[in-house]
Amino acid sequence: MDTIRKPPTMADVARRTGVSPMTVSRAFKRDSSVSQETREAVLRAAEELGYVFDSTASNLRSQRTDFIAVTIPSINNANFADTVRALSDGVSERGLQILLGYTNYDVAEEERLIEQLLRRKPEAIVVTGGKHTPRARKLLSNAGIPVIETWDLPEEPIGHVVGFSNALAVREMVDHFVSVGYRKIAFIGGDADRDTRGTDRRAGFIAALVHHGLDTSRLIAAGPPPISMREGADAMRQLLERFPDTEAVICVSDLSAFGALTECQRRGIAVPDRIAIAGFGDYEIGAICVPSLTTINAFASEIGAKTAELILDVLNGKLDQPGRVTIRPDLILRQTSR
Amino acid sequence: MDTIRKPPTMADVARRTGVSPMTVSRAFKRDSSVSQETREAVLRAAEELGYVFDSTASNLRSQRTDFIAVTIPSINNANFADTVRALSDGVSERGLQILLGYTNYDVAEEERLIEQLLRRKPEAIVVTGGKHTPRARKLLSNAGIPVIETWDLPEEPIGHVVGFSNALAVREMVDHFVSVGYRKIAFIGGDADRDTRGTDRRAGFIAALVHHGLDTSRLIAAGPPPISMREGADAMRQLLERFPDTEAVICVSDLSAFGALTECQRRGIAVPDRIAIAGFGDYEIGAICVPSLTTINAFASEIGAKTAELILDVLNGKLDQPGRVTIRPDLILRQTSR
DNA sequence: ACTTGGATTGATATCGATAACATGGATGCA
DNA sequence: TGCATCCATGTTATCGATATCAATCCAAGT
Repeated sequence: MDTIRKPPTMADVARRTGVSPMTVSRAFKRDSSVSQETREAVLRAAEELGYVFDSTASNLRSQRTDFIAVTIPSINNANFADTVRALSDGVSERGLQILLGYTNYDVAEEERLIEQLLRRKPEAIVVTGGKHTPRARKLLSNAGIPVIETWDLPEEPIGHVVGFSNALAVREMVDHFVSVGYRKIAFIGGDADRDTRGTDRRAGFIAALVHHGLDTSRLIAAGPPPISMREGADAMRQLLERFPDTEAVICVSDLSAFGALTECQRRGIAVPDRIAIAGFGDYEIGAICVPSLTTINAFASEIGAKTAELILDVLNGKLDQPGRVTIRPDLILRQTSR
Repeated sequence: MDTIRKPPTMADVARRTGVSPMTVSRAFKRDSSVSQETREAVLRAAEELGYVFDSTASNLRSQRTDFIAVTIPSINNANFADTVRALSDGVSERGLQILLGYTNYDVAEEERLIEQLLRRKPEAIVVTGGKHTPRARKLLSNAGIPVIETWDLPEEPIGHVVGFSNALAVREMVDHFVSVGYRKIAFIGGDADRDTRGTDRRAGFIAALVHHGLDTSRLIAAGPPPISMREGADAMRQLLERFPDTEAVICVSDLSAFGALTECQRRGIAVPDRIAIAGFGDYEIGAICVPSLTTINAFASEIGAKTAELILDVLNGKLDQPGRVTIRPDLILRQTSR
């Protein structure tokens, strides 16, 4: 009797309960009109049969998947993870599920990923950043679903935006550093053509220095992203060799800033007395390391939460204009700077 | 002329190309038999029409979704992120996509999540850990797809396993600590009933101490998971108050170990001279912090890679027995211990 | 010339839930 | 009592790609 029997369908559940398949379908929905006892009978029969709702059929017929597609540069980044978690929590109460993909900081890869994700017919798509290939832009524009660009303030948004100006945020940090007396200020970041947010931050750094009439040559490129702790340490080593009189350094993220800090510790260089360090992103490590890290809070979770709100509003028809949520990053001054 | 026209289907592409829908379908597959020129014509027409392949229909008819469902406790954990990334990379070459959900270290939440994921009809499901609710076990057993439990060695596996013994790994660390002369050894971890891997690690810790005839009372519970840096620092504070003569402490993860280390630094307690510290998981931070962290490498990426291999083998019919891949964690001895 | 076989393409039915419309019975109100 | 409503449920057709079977054509082998 080891016949491979096909898994039960709604029709099977309907037969067992003595109702129509349509009633079974309704019983599995939240707010549809089925009597309490019918619903319980249906669910009991389903449980007894081991029935598992088949959303592939539901998706096709109802033209809804309850997916929210999301692209992030890296799955290993705590900032983006925070955003995704808040986004996921925000939309899950409406039964929406995150379909996540990572681009590895590569716009060509992003294009492929976006195409893949759109085939799954998500209800909306959230992308990290505002720089895309022309084809990716076209795919997003024509997708017929809400598009939300995050972690950036694109000049020509495709649809909605929940983000902040990376350049401006760093600029404010430079302004602060200058105001407390630092003059020889360096920047540690990745290659120009990969990490677009990192590039924006560097642009803000340079613009600020120019504005203050300071030397803009202290730029250390730490290679292709992700720029993490190891790269930060390596970059600090380079910085100390090439510009030993540097007074302060701003890093593209807290991770690289922490790496830079450890390099100073290994070399017995006093932070912040000999050199000040600032990071970006307010990662957990920055608050707890010794000395604690001056940084910029970009409100990663809030980006996710606001994006979720925006998506729900759009899907509820409460918003027909492109939404624009601007986050205002905060300077967090701690022990690695005066 | 602002009529809302429905998005084009394969039938539209077929009409435009002058072939049958079936041929269009074939043109969109990798290895199906279509002539080169037909395929190009089809793809050109599709591009001109802005056609986007609709996988909801494909999923239903072909009974394949190309999803691999994955549950992890937290999306913000670098270890699990490493596993997921390696898994994703491993299966993506076969066109398989990860459908990710997180359980927040809660088996009831895991049950809900597993049910949600199974409705999407994945080709296989990967779960983190070997402890589940009875209903979750039943759902997984009856799903009719490969089930892979990871990051653990369950006594009664549901299907396949790619993992290691958390207890044994910590036991080896204790053995090492005893061999170099530590006697008063403490453990910092989470609450017993949430983080099952953390609980296993603590069990291994206690078993090892018992084996060596040492005091097992130095246990600090840092609250519900995730146990991160802040919790590690708080726990170290408690430990120093309650057991000031402790010689060494093993933490449930590198993050809590780093937090504990920073607490020592803030208090001017010498590590490792006054107290030794060990972590778990070989996170990036452990290799780069000063002093660097003694830890256990659980090979998170390898778990993902092996899981991917196993899934591909099963889906290719190359494996009909339940697979059992045992990872052997490595002790990594660094500066926070002698 | 005839068979065989591979390559390419087409016709038809189908995957399983549900949108849209229809129906019967109960309830409310004048 | 009569008519409008609402609630619970049923009927039918359908979402869009593709599994399956069938047909055509051309080259190769005998």
